[in-house]
Amino acid sequence: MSKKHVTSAEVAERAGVSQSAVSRTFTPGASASKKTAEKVRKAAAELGYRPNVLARAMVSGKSRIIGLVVAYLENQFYPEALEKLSNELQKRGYHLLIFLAEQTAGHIDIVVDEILDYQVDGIIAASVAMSSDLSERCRAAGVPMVLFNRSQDDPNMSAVTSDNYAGGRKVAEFLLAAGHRKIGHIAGWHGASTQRDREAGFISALAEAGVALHSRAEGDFSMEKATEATRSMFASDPPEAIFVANDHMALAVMDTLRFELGLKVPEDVSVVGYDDVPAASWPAYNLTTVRQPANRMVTNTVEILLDQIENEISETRRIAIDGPLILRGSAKIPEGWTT
Amino acid sequence: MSKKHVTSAEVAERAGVSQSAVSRTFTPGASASKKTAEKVRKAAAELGYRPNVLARAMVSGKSRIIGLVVAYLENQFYPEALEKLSNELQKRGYHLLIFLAEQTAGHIDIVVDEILDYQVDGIIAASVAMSSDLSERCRAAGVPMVLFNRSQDDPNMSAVTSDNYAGGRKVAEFLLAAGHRKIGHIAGWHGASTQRDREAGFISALAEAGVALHSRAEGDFSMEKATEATRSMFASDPPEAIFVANDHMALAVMDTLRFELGLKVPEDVSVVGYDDVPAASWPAYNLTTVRQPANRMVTNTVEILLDQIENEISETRRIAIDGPLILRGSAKIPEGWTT
DNA sequence: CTGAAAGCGCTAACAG
DNA sequence: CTGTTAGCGCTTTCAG
Repeated sequence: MSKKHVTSAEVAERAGVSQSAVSRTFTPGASASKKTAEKVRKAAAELGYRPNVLARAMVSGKSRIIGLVVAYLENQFYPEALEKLSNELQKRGYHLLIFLAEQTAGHIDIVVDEILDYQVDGIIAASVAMSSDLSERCRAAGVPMVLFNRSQDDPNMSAVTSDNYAGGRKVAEFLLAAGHRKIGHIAGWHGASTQRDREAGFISALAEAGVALHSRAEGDFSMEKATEATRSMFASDPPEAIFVANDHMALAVMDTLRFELGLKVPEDVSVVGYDDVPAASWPAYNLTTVRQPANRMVTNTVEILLDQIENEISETRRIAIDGPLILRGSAKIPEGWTT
Repeated sequence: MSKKHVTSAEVAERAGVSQSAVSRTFTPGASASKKTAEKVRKAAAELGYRPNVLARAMVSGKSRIIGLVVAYLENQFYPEALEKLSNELQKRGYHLLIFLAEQTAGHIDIVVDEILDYQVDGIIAASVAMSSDLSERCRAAGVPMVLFNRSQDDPNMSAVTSDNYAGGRKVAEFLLAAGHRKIGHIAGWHGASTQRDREAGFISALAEAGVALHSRAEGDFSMEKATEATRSMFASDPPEAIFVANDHMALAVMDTLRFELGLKVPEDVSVVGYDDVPAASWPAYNLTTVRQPANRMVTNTVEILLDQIENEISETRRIAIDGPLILRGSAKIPEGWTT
């Protein structure tokens, strides 16, 4: 039924050369005379031959597969990043094997084991908390890993994020300049480095102006929780402005403010988010936010990972890319504010 | 540096058994005595051994990798489907290798070749047009393929979609019952079967009521194009109601209507979409739409594919799952309308 | 430059 | 049930 895959041996026979000659013409760095290569390519084309990546992986130790661990795709930032990552990798001859990880501690371990089973050349962990233990296991297996949009205390783990601390500061400075003093924060999951850094930057800039956080609630990076957080924050003594730890939650916050609490944004409350997901620019929200430069984050991630894979550079690198505050209509704009 | 992967031979030695004994204890259907298995598992655990999936794939011919071809992830329906697909497959011991395909004819061919190189056990093609030629190539390679959310004229290609024709009819009946007679349609990409079926069902139900389409414009499944389509449709003699071929475009249509044209939805225009993506239920849109039952579509897709892979069932199946019209606030609700 | 030969790590007959 | 023996399809020494 299924015509078996054409092998290099069959091509060799048809081309009248050895099987190794076939291998060589399809191996980038190998030496084959123009004439031989010609014959081989011709025979290969006629037979529809293509090298078996898995067999190649077995002997070379390089599978050209990158494992991607990701927790959820609901937040629009991740599909976008996934798409860019995949494209960038595809261009370089690699492909992504997807692993969805539940945020429960034990599950991640299982997932990482499964990944390793596939002899991936590298791992990208997006939005997941990696224990040092786990990263140690990957290192032992000789599989480089880079964290995407999350960093870790572990100093020998490469990570690419936006400059969350600086971003948090920008939001505070912007809100302060607009004259707000009663400022609230709706936080994401406290275990995430992104959350901690954004909030730390935010608080520090507030503090420098002698302003303390007026109110705080946790939204856990989920829309439902963010909705509840908004309700409780506005139950009494509401703030004039809120910094929501990511856009995904900020959309829910705006909806709750407008359609449940009957408040006007930004007249009654200024709202600022973080990420600049596609929906942030949709007119219905028109959300002021800090952009995470997905393109540059992806480029850097791929570069670091492939450097480790192809050039065996083991130096760990941690990159935090600065992103601009995008002015839109969900927050009062300070007079004379530039950029 | 990188501690080489532990092999079954090493485990065998430590357990004092043959290498095949090790293989057998890790192969589901194989015969190994309780005692042997015990010893092997112990040794394996101590060494941290795990079977090499790629080596297994080479000899068994089963890689436990499913290739997923997808065009874009911007439309929220796809990340959602991807997440569910991956989860379902992961449960069954398979994993998704992602391939992003540009919609240009030539690129799909390249992508399919790349997929085949990885000796995938099966292919899921989501939202991409597959030529009969291409599907023939996969069949020749013995790799089953199922189309997700797109069907094809080719009768021996399995496909899972929602019942787009019935869905289109539902929208028409609903709009008609609300008393609308000047009804417009903003279409998606004309090459997509989903578009053709939705529109055909819509038109046919309209026709049965003696109503002709009042206006039509193409949005190509993109927000930008949908925005332009809305502008041109409302430039003169605007419709009272619009059926937009998918939610992704419908969001842009609503934004254009409200924020650019200053119209009220649904007071001035009723808008109905298709898919029921997450954003459709966000209060800012509250979009009336036909739900594509992603869960059931995924379940069916996986079942069909794994049946072909594991049970060598070659019968092609085409499934169209009925989805309900979800009543929300973007369209006038007919008096006494039920479900 | 080229062919022969040796495996990569594993499963699948095949005898015992 | 278990060990031995062949390979899966390919890259990579190693001689020539």
